[in-house]
Amino acid sequence: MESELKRGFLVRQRAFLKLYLLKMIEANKRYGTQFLDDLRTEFKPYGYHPTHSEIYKTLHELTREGWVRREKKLLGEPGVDFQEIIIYHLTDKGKQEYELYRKQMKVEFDRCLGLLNQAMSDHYGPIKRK
Amino acid sequence: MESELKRGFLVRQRAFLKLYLLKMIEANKRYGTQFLDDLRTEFKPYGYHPTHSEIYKTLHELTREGWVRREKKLLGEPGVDFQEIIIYHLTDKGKQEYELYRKQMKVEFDRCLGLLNQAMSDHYGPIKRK
DNA sequence: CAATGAACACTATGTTCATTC
DNA sequence: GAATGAACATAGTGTTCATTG
Repeated sequence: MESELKRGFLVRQRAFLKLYLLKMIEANKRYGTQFLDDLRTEFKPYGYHPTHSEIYKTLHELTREGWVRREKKLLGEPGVDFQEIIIYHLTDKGKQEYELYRKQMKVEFDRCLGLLNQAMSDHYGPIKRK
Repeated sequence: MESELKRGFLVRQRAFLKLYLLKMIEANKRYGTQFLDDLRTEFKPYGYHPTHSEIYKTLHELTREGWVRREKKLLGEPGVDFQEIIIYHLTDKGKQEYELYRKQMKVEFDRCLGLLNQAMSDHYGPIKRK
């Protein structure tokens, strides 16, 4: 489960999304499409529009690794609305792994910010701050 | 030449390197391997170790687009050292394009910093600053 | 038709092999 | 052997198609 943390240039999208999905699942957010909509809304100001397949692939990966458990439900009123959705829950393992992963990602984000700030300084002069 | 600026998640390595290479070429730095060594040294603290093929591919792209001109030279003393190197120079077009590209990349870096800072805030609380 | 998932295609990037003086 | 370049392989991600109730 550490392939996404492998060093290189900047953090991979998959690792970035995994952290957000874990957070949303822990917060009892609901299902895939809702995760997607929430993320698109949040990142719209930054021109980042994740795809549905990236979200699902990440959720499947979390399931395969045993960090989350899936529960099938009906979206609306039973007998009226037959749309099935999948609710995610953190497993005990998932709770532990999330805590660790969150710490690792902090290091990774700091690294990326360092790299970008270095570039800013190299190309646009030292950072001005009052 | 704008494919690397296409919106998405974070800035692509190729675009990042292109900006650095233009800067180094403008500053009369020398040849490919030296660019590579300099960049590896600079980014070592950030765990980023670019590959030689990425550098050359970027240089070839700049050449193809007419932003730079190539000049073959011998590395050491003529008659003694036969190692050939390729020195790069900005063309007139390249000078103009570099200026524009640099501005575009500023916007892109700001966007990436925004995205990462948003994530930092979401996962590790608001940024503390005196 | 919405939600999910799989298949497929393409781009970005890294690793290995080749060449040349 | 160092510098360059090409070929090849893989990873990352997006687009399209399929399924299900």
